[in-house]
Amino acid sequence: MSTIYDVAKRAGVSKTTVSKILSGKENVRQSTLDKVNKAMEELNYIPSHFAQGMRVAHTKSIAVLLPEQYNYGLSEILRGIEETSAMHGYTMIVCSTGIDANMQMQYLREMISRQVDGIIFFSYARIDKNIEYLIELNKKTPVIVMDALLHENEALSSVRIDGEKLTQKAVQYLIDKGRTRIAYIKALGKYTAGFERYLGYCAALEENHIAYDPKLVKEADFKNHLTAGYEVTHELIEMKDPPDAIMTMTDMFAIGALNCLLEAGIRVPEEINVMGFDNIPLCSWIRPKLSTASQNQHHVGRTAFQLMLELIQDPQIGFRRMLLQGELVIRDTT
Amino acid sequence: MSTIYDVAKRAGVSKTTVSKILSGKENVRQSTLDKVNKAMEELNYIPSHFAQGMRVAHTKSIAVLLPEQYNYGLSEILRGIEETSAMHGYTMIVCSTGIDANMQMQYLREMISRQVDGIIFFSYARIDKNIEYLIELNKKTPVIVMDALLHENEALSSVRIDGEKLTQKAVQYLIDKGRTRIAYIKALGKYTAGFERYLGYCAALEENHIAYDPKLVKEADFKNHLTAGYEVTHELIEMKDPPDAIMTMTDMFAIGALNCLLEAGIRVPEEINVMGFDNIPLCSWIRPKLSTASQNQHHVGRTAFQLMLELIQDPQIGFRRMLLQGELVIRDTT
DNA sequence: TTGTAGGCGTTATCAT
DNA sequence: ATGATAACGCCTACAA
Repeated sequence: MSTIYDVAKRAGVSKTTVSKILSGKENVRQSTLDKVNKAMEELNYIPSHFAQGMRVAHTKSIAVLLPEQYNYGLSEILRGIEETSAMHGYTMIVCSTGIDANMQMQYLREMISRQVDGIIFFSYARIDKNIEYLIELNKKTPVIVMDALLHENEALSSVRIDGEKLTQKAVQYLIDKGRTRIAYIKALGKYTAGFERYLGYCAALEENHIAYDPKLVKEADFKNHLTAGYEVTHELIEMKDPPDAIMTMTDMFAIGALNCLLEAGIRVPEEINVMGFDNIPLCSWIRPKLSTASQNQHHVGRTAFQLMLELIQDPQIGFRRMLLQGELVIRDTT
Repeated sequence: MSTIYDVAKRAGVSKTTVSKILSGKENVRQSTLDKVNKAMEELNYIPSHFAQGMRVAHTKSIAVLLPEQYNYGLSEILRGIEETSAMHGYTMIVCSTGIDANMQMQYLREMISRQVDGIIFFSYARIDKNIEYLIELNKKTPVIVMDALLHENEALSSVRIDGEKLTQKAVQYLIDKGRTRIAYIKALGKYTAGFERYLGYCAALEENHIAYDPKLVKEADFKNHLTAGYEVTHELIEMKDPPDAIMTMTDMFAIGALNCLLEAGIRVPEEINVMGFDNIPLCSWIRPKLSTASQNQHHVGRTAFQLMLELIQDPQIGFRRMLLQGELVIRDTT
C-alpha cells in the first residue's frame, strides 16, 4: 500500500501538502493540486483508516448490536439504518450478541476499541447491568436503544414504535366493527415490546367499558410463533363462548391463528376477525390477506440513523426519545 | 480513554510489559501480571483498535458487500457468516452497494482503507470491470464471491450452491413421479444464478428424452415475484395442453403459481405438481406446504466464513471454489 | 523478566 | 502557499 509520503515524493511536494489536499479545506495552487491528484491516481492511493483514526476523534462508523435470532422486521430496520448511514458516508458494523449480558458487554468493548461514533442497541429484554453501562457510555459516545427497554428517567436515547397506542387503535377498530369478545395472543416471557402492546389491548377494552376476560388472553411461545399461534387459537375456538375477534402481538401469531381457523372451517372475517401486528410482507402473501397494525420498519431504521447523526454532530443534546406512530393496514381478515 | 501508558504508570512498569501481557505470549512474573491486570481493571482500559491496526497487518474484521435489495435467503446467509466470524473473534462490516459498479468500487476502496482481512462479495449480476478489480485485490486480500458470477478460469474464490444440479434433481423427481409436461418459471433479466438453474431444467429433460417445449418456459419479473408467478401460471393453465407440473427458479414464483392454481380450482398436487427452489421459511407456512429444492443458507454462510478463515490464515491457497450440494424437501405440492 | 527506543501513516501546529 | 516536526497508542527488536 502506498502512503501519503509516497504520493508526496512522486508529486514533488511535502506530505503536509498532500494531507491538506486530502482534507480539501486549505488553499492550494492549481498546479500542485493537479500534480498531487495525478500522483494519487497513479499510485492508487487509499488513505489508511487507522492512521486517520489515531489522529481524529471520529471514524465515520456506527455499530449495531442485535439479538442473534432476529426476524424479518429487524432486517428491514437494518436496511433502513444502513441505507441512511451510507448516504452520509458512515459504515455500519453489525454484531449479533444474543441476549447474554456478558457477550453484549464484550461486544460493546470491542466497538469502543474501534472508536465507533455511535452505537445502536437492539434487545428484546432489559438487562439492568447493561443499561447502566450504556448510560455511562452515552456520556462519551451516543447510544440509541431500539426497544421499549428503558425506564422513564434514564438518560439514553431511544427510537421505537408506540406499541401500546397502536395496539389500542387496532382493538378499537375491531370494536368499532361491532366485535365485543376480542381475544389477545401475547408472547410468553419477558418481551418489553410485547408487554406494552398488551397494555394497549387492555386500554382499548377499558375505554369501551368491555370487561377484561382472562380466558380470552393467551400466551404463546415467541420462538415457534406459528405453531404456538395455531395451538392457542385451537383452545380459543373450543371455548363455550368463543371470541369474535383475535388480536395478536405479532403477525406470525396471527398467521398461526388463521391456519387454525381455516382448518376448523371457521370463516374469516365473517365469524372471527383476525388482526396482526408488524405488517411483515407475508401478510399480503397469504390468503385471506392479513389485516395488521403496521410499523414501517424501514422508516424506523432511517429515523434511528438520523437521530444518531444529530447526536454525533451535537453532543449537547445528550439524549432524545423518539416514539413513532404506526397505522392500521386493513386487508381481508377484518 | 486510558492508554497502555496510563496502565503502565499505574502498575509501576513499562509499557512494553503491559503490551506483552496484552498479547499474552511472553513470560511475566505473576506479581507483575497481577499488578498490571489490576491497573487495567481500574482504568477500564480498552486497547485502541487503530493503534493496533497501524502496527499489525490484520484487523480481525471482514467486509460483506451486498446488493441493496436483498431477500430472506440472503439475510440467513449473513447470519451464518456473522455467527461463525464472531466465534473466531472477527467483526463483520456490512455494506449494501446496489448493483451500481462505481458504488461497489467506492465501497471496496473504503474497505481496503479499513484494512479488512477479507471481503465477501454478493451480487446478482456480473460486472466485468469489478470482477477484474476483485481478482487484482485477491492477490493481497482474500475475496470470496457468493454467486455464479465467475468464469471458469478466474482466480477468485467462490462459495455457492450448485443450482444446476439441484434443479436437475428436482425436475428428475417430478419426472419420476410420472410427470411429463413440466413447465419452468425463470427470472426475467440477467441473474446468473437463475440461468444455471434453468440449465438444470433443460438437462433433466434431455436426460429423460423429453422434448423441450418453449411454450412451457415462462419468464417472470423477479422484483414482483409473487404477482409475476401468479400471472405466468395463469397463462400456463389456459394453454390447450397445460403442464402437469411446474418447477420454478425461486420459491416466491412457486407461491405465486400456487395462488393462481388454487384460485382456479386446480388441485395440487393431484392435477399439477409444484416445486420451488430455495426453501424459504414461508414454504412450510403456506397451505398446501410447498415442496422445494433446498439450499441451507445458514450453512452457506458458515462455509463462506470458514473458507475465508483458511484463506486469511494461509495466503498460499490463493483461491478456492466451493460448490455446495442442496437437497429436495418434499412437502404437499408434489 | 523487564525496559529503551523507533516507527507505523496521518493530522495539526507553527514556521517559512 | 508550502514545509518541518511533533504527536496519536501501540508493537517489537534489541538491550540490560
